[in-house]
Amino acid sequence: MSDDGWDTAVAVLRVAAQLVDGIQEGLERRGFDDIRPAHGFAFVRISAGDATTADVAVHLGITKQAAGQLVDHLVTRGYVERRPDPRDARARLLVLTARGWACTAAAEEAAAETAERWKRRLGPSTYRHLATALGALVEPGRLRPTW
Amino acid sequence: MSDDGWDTAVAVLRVAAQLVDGIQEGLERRGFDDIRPAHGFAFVRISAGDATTADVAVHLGITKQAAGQLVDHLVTRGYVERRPDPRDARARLLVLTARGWACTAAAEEAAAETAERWKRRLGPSTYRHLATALGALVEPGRLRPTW
DNA sequence: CTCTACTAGACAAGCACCTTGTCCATATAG
DNA sequence: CTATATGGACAAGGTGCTTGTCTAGTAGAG
Repeated sequence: MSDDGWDTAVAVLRVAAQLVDGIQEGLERRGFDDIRPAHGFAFVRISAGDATTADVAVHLGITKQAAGQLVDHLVTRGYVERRPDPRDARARLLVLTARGWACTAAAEEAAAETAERWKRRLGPSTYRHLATALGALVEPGRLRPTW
Repeated sequence: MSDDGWDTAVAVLRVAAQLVDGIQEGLERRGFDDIRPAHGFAFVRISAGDATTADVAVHLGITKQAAGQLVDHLVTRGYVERRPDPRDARARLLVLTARGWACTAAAEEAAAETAERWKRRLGPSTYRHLATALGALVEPGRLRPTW
Protein backbone atom coordinates (compact mmCIF):
# COMPACT_ATOMS: atom_id res chain seq x y z
CA MET A 1 0.00 0.00 0.00
CA SER A 2 1.98 2.97 -1.29
CA ASP A 3 -0.27 5.69 0.02
CA ASP A 4 0.62 9.01 -1.50
CA GLY A 5 -2.66 10.37 -0.20
CA TRP A 6 -4.61 9.87 -3.38
CA ASP A 7 -6.24 6.59 -2.38
CA THR A 8 -7.22 8.05 0.94
CA ALA A 9 -8.56 11.16 -0.76
CA VAL A 10 -10.73 9.08 -3.06
CA ALA A 11 -11.90 7.03 -0.08
CA VAL A 12 -12.93 10.17 1.80
CA LEU A 13 -14.97 11.33 -1.17
CA ARG A 14 -16.62 7.97 -1.64
CA VAL A 15 -17.49 7.67 2.02
CA ALA A 16 -18.89 11.20 2.03
CA ALA A 17 -20.91 10.34 -1.05
CA GLN A 18 -22.27 7.26 0.71
CA LEU A 19 -23.33 9.41 3.61
CA VAL A 20 -24.96 12.16 1.57
CA ASP A 21 -26.77 9.68 -0.64
CA GLY A 22 -27.75 7.65 2.43
CA ILE A 23 -29.27 10.64 4.18
CA GLN A 24 -31.04 11.69 1.02
CA GLU A 25 -32.46 8.22 0.52
CA GLY A 26 -33.44 7.93 4.17
CA LEU A 27 -35.27 11.25 4.05
CA GLU A 28 -37.19 10.23 0.95
CA ARG A 29 -38.11 6.96 2.60
CA ARG A 30 -39.54 8.97 5.51
CA GLY A 31 -41.59 11.20 3.24
CA PHE A 32 -39.34 14.23 2.96
CA ASP A 33 -38.83 14.34 -0.78
CA ASP A 34 -38.50 18.09 -1.17
CA ILE A 35 -35.32 18.47 0.85
CA ARG A 36 -31.82 18.69 -0.58
CA PRO A 37 -28.55 18.37 1.37
CA ALA A 38 -28.10 22.14 1.31
CA HIS A 39 -31.42 22.46 3.14
CA GLY A 40 -30.15 20.09 5.78
CA PHE A 41 -27.08 22.23 6.30
CA ALA A 42 -29.38 25.22 6.70
CA PHE A 43 -31.40 23.31 9.33
CA VAL A 44 -28.20 22.81 11.29
CA ARG A 45 -27.71 26.54 11.57
CA ILE A 46 -31.37 27.40 12.12
CA SER A 47 -31.87 24.79 14.83
CA ALA A 48 -28.86 26.24 16.67
CA GLY A 49 -31.05 29.27 17.35
CA ASP A 50 -30.81 33.02 16.76
CA ALA A 51 -30.44 32.57 13.01
CA THR A 52 -31.05 35.16 10.33
CA THR A 53 -30.90 34.61 6.59
CA ALA A 54 -27.48 36.25 6.55
CA ASP A 55 -26.27 33.76 9.17
CA VAL A 56 -27.45 30.90 7.02
CA ALA A 57 -25.62 32.41 4.05
CA VAL A 58 -22.34 32.51 5.97
CA HIS A 59 -22.87 28.99 7.28
CA LEU A 60 -23.42 27.61 3.80
CA GLY A 61 -20.80 29.73 2.11
CA ILE A 62 -23.24 31.25 -0.37
CA THR A 63 -24.54 34.76 -0.98
CA LYS A 64 -27.33 36.07 1.19
CA GLN A 65 -29.54 36.35 -1.88
CA ALA A 66 -29.14 32.64 -2.53
CA ALA A 67 -29.76 31.96 1.14
CA GLY A 68 -32.90 34.06 0.91
CA GLN A 69 -34.23 31.90 -1.92
CA LEU A 70 -33.34 28.74 -0.03
CA VAL A 71 -35.12 29.97 3.10
CA ASP A 72 -38.10 30.98 0.95
CA HIS A 73 -38.31 27.39 -0.21
CA LEU A 74 -38.24 26.10 3.36
CA VAL A 75 -40.90 28.61 4.46
CA THR A 76 -43.14 27.74 1.52
CA ARG A 77 -42.87 24.04 2.29
CA GLY A 78 -43.64 24.59 5.96
CA TYR A 79 -40.28 23.74 7.50
CA VAL A 80 -39.35 27.19 8.75
CA GLU A 81 -41.08 30.32 9.99
CA ARG A 82 -39.89 33.90 9.81
CA ARG A 83 -40.45 35.95 12.94
CA PRO A 84 -39.63 39.54 13.74
CA ASP A 85 -36.38 40.02 15.61
CA PRO A 86 -37.12 42.01 18.77
CA ARG A 87 -33.59 43.40 18.72
CA ASP A 88 -33.37 44.41 15.06
CA ALA A 89 -36.30 45.64 13.03
CA ARG A 90 -34.58 44.81 9.73
CA ALA A 91 -33.90 41.19 10.54
CA ARG A 92 -36.22 38.19 10.61
CA LEU A 93 -35.45 35.41 13.00
CA LEU A 94 -35.72 31.94 11.51
CA VAL A 95 -37.24 29.16 13.58
CA LEU A 96 -38.04 25.57 12.73
CA THR A 97 -41.66 24.48 12.65
CA ALA A 98 -42.77 21.11 13.98
CA ARG A 99 -42.29 19.74 10.46
CA GLY A 100 -38.82 21.26 10.41
CA TRP A 101 -37.89 19.49 13.64
CA ALA A 102 -39.35 16.23 12.34
CA CYS A 103 -37.23 16.52 9.22
CA THR A 104 -34.12 17.22 11.27
CA ALA A 105 -34.81 14.15 13.38
CA ALA A 106 -35.32 12.06 10.25
CA ALA A 107 -32.01 13.25 8.84
CA GLU A 108 -30.22 12.33 12.04
CA GLU A 109 -31.81 8.90 11.98
CA ALA A 110 -30.75 8.38 8.39
CA ALA A 111 -27.21 9.50 9.18
CA ALA A 112 -27.16 7.15 12.16
CA GLU A 113 -28.23 4.27 9.90
CA THR A 114 -25.30 4.90 7.59
CA ALA A 115 -22.92 5.21 10.54
CA GLU A 116 -24.34 1.96 11.85
CA ARG A 117 -23.46 0.26 8.56
CA TRP A 118 -19.93 1.51 8.92
CA LYS A 119 -19.74 0.27 12.49
CA ARG A 120 -20.95 -3.19 11.51
CA ARG A 121 -18.40 -3.36 8.75
CA LEU A 122 -15.44 -2.10 10.76
CA GLY A 123 -16.22 -3.45 14.20
CA PRO A 124 -16.86 -1.20 17.20
CA SER A 125 -13.24 -0.62 18.06
CA THR A 126 -12.03 0.39 14.60
CA TYR A 127 -15.13 2.48 14.12
CA ARG A 128 -14.44 4.38 17.31
CA HIS A 129 -10.89 5.05 16.17
CA LEU A 130 -12.22 6.29 12.85
CA ALA A 131 -14.72 8.57 14.56
CA THR A 132 -12.04 9.96 16.86
CA ALA A 133 -9.56 10.56 14.06
CA LEU A 134 -12.17 12.30 11.94
CA GLY A 135 -13.21 14.41 14.88
CA ALA A 136 -9.62 15.50 15.35
CA LEU A 137 -9.44 16.68 11.74
CA VAL A 138 -12.47 18.92 11.91
CA GLU A 139 -11.63 22.56 11.54
CA PRO A 140 -13.89 25.54 11.53
CA GLY A 141 -14.62 25.89 7.86
CA ARG A 142 -17.12 25.10 5.25
CA LEU A 143 -19.47 22.24 5.88
CA ARG A 144 -20.25 22.12 2.23
CA PRO A 145 -17.54 22.21 -0.40
CA THR A 146 -17.80 24.09 -3.66
CA TRP A 147 -18.69 21.02 -5.52
CA MET B 1 -18.81 11.24 23.85
CA SER B 2 -22.27 9.98 23.09
CA ASP B 3 -21.83 9.21 19.42
CA ASP B 4 -25.14 8.52 17.79
CA GLY B 5 -23.43 8.81 14.44
CA TRP B 6 -24.33 12.41 13.82
CA ASP B 7 -21.05 13.89 14.99
CA THR B 8 -19.14 11.41 12.89
CA ALA B 9 -21.36 12.18 9.91
CA VAL B 10 -20.71 15.88 10.23
CA ALA B 11 -17.00 15.19 10.58
CA VAL B 12 -16.97 13.14 7.38
CA LEU B 13 -18.63 15.98 5.50
CA ARG B 14 -16.28 18.59 6.90
CA VAL B 15 -13.21 16.51 6.11
CA ALA B 16 -14.49 15.89 2.59
CA ALA B 17 -15.11 19.61 2.21
CA GLN B 18 -11.54 20.30 3.35
CA LEU B 19 -10.29 17.92 0.71
CA VAL B 20 -12.36 19.24 -2.16
CA ASP B 21 -11.60 22.84 -1.31
CA GLY B 22 -7.94 21.95 -0.81
CA ILE B 23 -7.68 20.34 -4.23
CA GLN B 24 -9.51 23.23 -5.81
CA GLU B 25 -7.23 25.76 -4.16
CA GLY B 26 -4.12 23.75 -5.04
CA LEU B 27 -5.16 23.57 -8.68
CA GLU B 28 -5.71 27.31 -8.84
CA ARG B 29 -2.35 27.89 -7.25
CA ARG B 30 -0.80 25.80 -10.02
CA GLY B 31 -2.53 27.74 -12.74
CA PHE B 32 -5.53 25.50 -13.43
CA ASP B 33 -8.34 27.92 -12.71
CA ASP B 34 -10.86 26.58 -15.22
CA ILE B 35 -11.28 23.15 -13.65
CA ARG B 36 -14.08 22.12 -11.30
CA PRO B 37 -14.25 18.98 -9.17
CA ALA B 38 -16.60 17.37 -11.66
CA HIS B 39 -13.91 17.76 -14.32
CA GLY B 40 -11.46 16.01 -12.06
CA PHE B 41 -13.84 13.07 -11.71
CA ALA B 42 -14.08 12.97 -15.49
CA PHE B 43 -10.28 12.88 -15.72
CA VAL B 44 -10.29 9.84 -13.48
CA ARG B 45 -12.42 7.95 -15.98
CA ILE B 46 -10.71 9.27 -19.10
CA SER B 47 -7.22 8.53 -17.83
CA ALA B 48 -8.30 4.96 -17.16
CA GLY B 49 -8.47 4.55 -20.94
CA ASP B 50 -11.05 3.46 -23.49
CA ALA B 51 -13.47 6.19 -22.45
CA THR B 52 -16.37 7.53 -24.45
CA THR B 53 -18.63 10.41 -23.47
CA ALA B 54 -21.28 7.91 -22.43
CA ASP B 55 -18.78 6.22 -20.11
CA VAL B 56 -18.02 9.55 -18.50
CA ALA B 57 -21.75 10.15 -18.05
CA VAL B 58 -22.17 6.86 -16.20
CA HIS B 59 -19.08 7.48 -14.09
CA LEU B 60 -20.35 10.89 -12.99
CA GLY B 61 -23.96 9.88 -12.65
CA ILE B 62 -25.23 12.50 -15.09
CA THR B 63 -26.94 12.37 -18.47
CA LYS B 64 -24.85 11.85 -21.56
CA GLN B 65 -25.91 15.26 -22.82
CA ALA B 66 -24.47 16.89 -19.71
CA ALA B 67 -21.34 14.78 -20.07
CA GLY B 68 -21.09 15.93 -23.66
CA GLN B 69 -21.09 19.57 -22.58
CA LEU B 70 -18.54 18.85 -19.89
CA VAL B 71 -16.24 17.09 -22.36
CA ASP B 72 -16.71 19.96 -24.79
CA HIS B 73 -15.43 22.28 -22.13
CA LEU B 74 -12.36 20.11 -21.56
CA VAL B 75 -11.68 19.84 -25.30
CA THR B 76 -12.03 23.60 -25.78
CA ARG B 77 -9.61 24.27 -22.94
CA GLY B 78 -7.09 21.80 -24.31
CA TYR B 79 -7.29 19.09 -21.66
CA VAL B 80 -8.83 16.35 -23.77
CA GLU B 81 -8.86 15.22 -27.39
CA ARG B 82 -11.56 13.32 -29.24
CA ARG B 83 -10.31 10.56 -31.53
CA PRO B 84 -12.18 8.20 -33.79
CA ASP B 85 -12.88 4.82 -32.25
CA PRO B 86 -11.51 2.14 -34.58
CA ARG B 87 -14.10 -0.32 -33.29
CA ASP B 88 -17.19 1.90 -33.48
CA ALA B 89 -17.76 4.58 -36.07
CA ARG B 90 -20.33 6.36 -33.91
CA ALA B 91 -18.14 6.71 -30.86
CA ARG B 92 -15.27 9.08 -30.18
CA LEU B 93 -12.51 7.92 -27.87
CA LEU B 94 -11.44 10.47 -25.28
CA VAL B 95 -7.76 10.85 -24.44
CA LEU B 96 -5.95 13.29 -22.19
CA THR B 97 -3.57 15.80 -23.75
CA ALA B 98 -0.26 16.72 -22.13
CA ARG B 99 -2.08 19.54 -20.38
CA GLY B 100 -4.69 17.07 -19.20
CA TRP B 101 -2.03 14.85 -17.68
CA ALA B 102 -0.36 17.86 -16.07
CA CYS B 103 -3.66 18.85 -14.51
CA THR B 104 -4.21 15.33 -13.20
CA ALA B 105 -0.75 15.36 -11.65
CA ALA B 106 -1.43 18.74 -10.08
CA ALA B 107 -4.67 17.47 -8.57
CA GLU B 108 -2.90 14.47 -7.08
CA GLU B 109 -0.24 16.76 -5.62
CA ALA B 110 -2.88 19.00 -4.10
CA ALA B 111 -4.69 16.01 -2.63
CA ALA B 112 -1.41 14.73 -1.22
CA GLU B 113 -0.81 18.10 0.43
CA THR B 114 -4.13 17.91 2.21
CA ALA B 115 -3.48 14.31 3.24
CA GLU B 116 -0.09 15.44 4.52
CA ARG B 117 -1.78 18.02 6.73
CA TRP B 118 -3.98 15.28 8.14
CA LYS B 119 -0.97 13.07 8.76
CA ARG B 120 0.87 15.83 10.59
CA ARG B 121 -2.12 16.51 12.74
CA LEU B 122 -2.90 12.89 13.61
CA GLY B 123 0.54 11.38 13.65
CA PRO B 124 1.61 8.63 11.22
CA SER B 125 0.10 5.75 13.15
CA THR B 126 -3.38 7.21 13.62
CA TYR B 127 -3.34 8.47 10.06
CA ARG B 128 -2.60 5.00 8.76
CA HIS B 129 -5.45 3.59 10.80
CA LEU B 130 -7.75 6.26 9.39
CA ALA B 131 -6.65 5.49 5.84
CA THR B 132 -7.17 1.78 6.36
CA ALA B 133 -10.60 2.20 7.92
CA LEU B 134 -11.74 4.51 5.15
CA GLY B 135 -10.41 2.12 2.56
CA ALA B 136 -12.46 -0.68 4.11
CA LEU B 137 -15.62 1.38 3.80
CA VAL B 138 -15.28 2.08 0.09
CA GLU B 139 -17.97 0.44 -1.96
CA PRO B 140 -18.53 0.51 -5.67
CA GLY B 141 -20.85 3.45 -6.04
CA ARG B 142 -20.94 7.05 -6.81
CA LEU B 143 -17.76 9.02 -6.37
CA ARG B 144 -19.79 12.19 -6.41
CA PRO B 145 -22.92 12.55 -4.35
CA THR B 146 -26.03 14.28 -5.55
CA TRP B 147 -25.17 17.38 -3.72
C1' DC C 1 -28.96 64.88 17.81
C1' DT C 2 -26.51 64.33 13.39
C1' DC C 3 -23.58 62.48 10.13
C1' DT C 4 -21.53 58.55 8.25
C1' DA C 5 -20.64 53.86 7.63
C1' DC C 6 -22.46 49.48 7.87
C1' DT C 7 -25.90 45.59 7.63
C1' DA C 8 -30.54 42.72 6.71
C1' DG C 9 -32.86 41.50 3.13
C1' DA C 10 -35.72 42.19 -1.16
C1' DC C 11 -35.84 42.77 -6.39
C1' DA C 12 -33.88 41.99 -10.96
C1' DA C 13 -31.07 40.19 -14.50
C1' DG C 14 -27.84 36.85 -15.96
C1' DC C 15 -24.98 32.71 -16.00
C1' DA C 16 -23.58 27.82 -15.22
C1' DC C 17 -24.88 23.35 -15.19
C1' DC C 18 -28.08 20.05 -15.57
C1' DT C 19 -32.43 18.17 -17.32
C1' DT C 20 -35.98 16.14 -20.88
C1' DG C 21 -37.14 15.41 -25.60
C1' DT C 22 -35.83 14.50 -30.22
C1' DC C 23 -33.13 13.06 -34.01
C1' DC C 24 -29.55 10.66 -36.92
C1' DA C 25 -25.92 7.38 -37.83
C1' DT C 26 -24.14 3.18 -36.62
C1' DA C 27 -24.09 -1.35 -34.35
C1' DT C 28 -25.89 -5.77 -33.10
C1' DA C 29 -29.22 -9.65 -32.45
C1' DG C 30 -32.63 -12.53 -34.64
C1' DC D 1 -33.07 -7.84 -44.03
C1' DT D 2 -35.46 -6.19 -40.05
C1' DA D 3 -35.88 -4.71 -35.40
C1' DT D 4 -33.92 -2.92 -31.48
C1' DA D 5 -30.33 -0.61 -28.96
C1' DT D 6 -26.55 2.75 -28.52
C1' DG D 7 -23.17 7.01 -29.21
C1' DG D 8 -23.65 11.46 -29.66
C1' DA D 9 -25.49 15.92 -31.37
C1' DC D 10 -29.08 19.77 -31.25
C1' DA D 11 -32.65 22.39 -28.88
C1' DA D 12 -35.40 24.14 -25.16
C1' DG D 13 -36.20 24.60 -20.40
C1' DG D 14 -35.43 24.72 -15.32
C1' DT D 15 -32.97 25.28 -10.97
C1' DG D 16 -29.74 27.28 -8.11
C1' DC D 17 -26.41 30.19 -7.86
C1' DT D 18 -24.16 34.74 -9.06
C1' DT D 19 -23.52 40.10 -9.36
C1' DG D 20 -25.61 44.55 -9.00
C1' DT D 21 -28.75 47.65 -6.95
C1' DC D 22 -32.00 49.41 -3.73
C1' DT D 23 -34.52 50.51 0.78
C1' DA D 24 -34.97 50.42 5.65
C1' DG D 25 -32.88 50.11 9.84
C1' DT D 26 -28.55 49.94 13.05
C1' DA D 27 -24.51 51.77 15.37
C1' DG D 28 -20.46 54.45 16.33
C1' DA D 29 -18.10 59.20 16.30
C1' DG D 30 -18.41 63.76 17.01
